[in-house]
Amino acid sequence: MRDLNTVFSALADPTRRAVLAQLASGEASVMELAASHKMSQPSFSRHIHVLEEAGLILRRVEGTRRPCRLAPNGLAALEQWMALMRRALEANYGRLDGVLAAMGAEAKGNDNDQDDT
Amino acid sequence: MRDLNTVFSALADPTRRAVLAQLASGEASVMELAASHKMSQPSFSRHIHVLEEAGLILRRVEGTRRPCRLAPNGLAALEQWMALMRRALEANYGRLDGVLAAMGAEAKGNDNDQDDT
DNA sequence: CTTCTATATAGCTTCTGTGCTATATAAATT
DNA sequence: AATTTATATAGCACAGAAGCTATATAGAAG
Repeated sequence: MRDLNTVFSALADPTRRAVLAQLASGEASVMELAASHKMSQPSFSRHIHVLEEAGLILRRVEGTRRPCRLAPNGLAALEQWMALMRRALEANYGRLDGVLAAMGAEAKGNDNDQDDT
Repeated sequence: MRDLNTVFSALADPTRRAVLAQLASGEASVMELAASHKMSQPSFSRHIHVLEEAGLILRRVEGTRRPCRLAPNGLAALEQWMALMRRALEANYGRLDGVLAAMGAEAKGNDNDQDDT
């Protein structure tokens, strides 16, 4: 759980998430992927490299092409982290119920309960 | 699903993920949270602000303190995105089986099958 | 009303990321 | 061998992140 930095920052870019989405429909070469993006080839190449470094995609060498596909376990660290957070959230909820019950009508100032989806 | 940028970049920082982990054990004020981090108060304050902006934490006003807690739906967008990716990955696997079968022994050059966990 | 405590804002510096153009490499094609 | 195609690397410019110190604000406490 040490490359969460890399994974999260890789995913923090819309171009890169778009590439992952494209790869969801299967393997594609860099040029094929780049076609949908209004960006220079070198810049795009960089994005691909970042995704690869983050372990989110895999590549083969096929002549002059480098077909990319989703890395099967690319999101493993992320999944693990999410699971932890989910559990924490649930625990918090459980506790919150208890706290609310215990507090009764004391209600000091804790009423800003936005839920911003 | 438009603030994924914000959420992912908020999570791309270890200090901020640590704060979320701290909040997993329940509400805490900024100073309480800051105690575990070797960083100036203003810098830390900034991190808290980023988490709030990303919708990952909620805060109350309690006198001079601003207790923070995990936002119940803070990870909703993330969960949704993950669900999509999971499905894509599964689909890819299914397809891969099919493709491999269909290709038979045609095997052009696609044999570097690293799985880098 | 002065002071202390908790937190925020301003302003600055430094580092990193992203994009671009120009160029390199390497396989495919002619 | 020369050219074209796919991709990578170098080097630069600019925008934004993250850290710091100094200062502001706003309740609490005296």
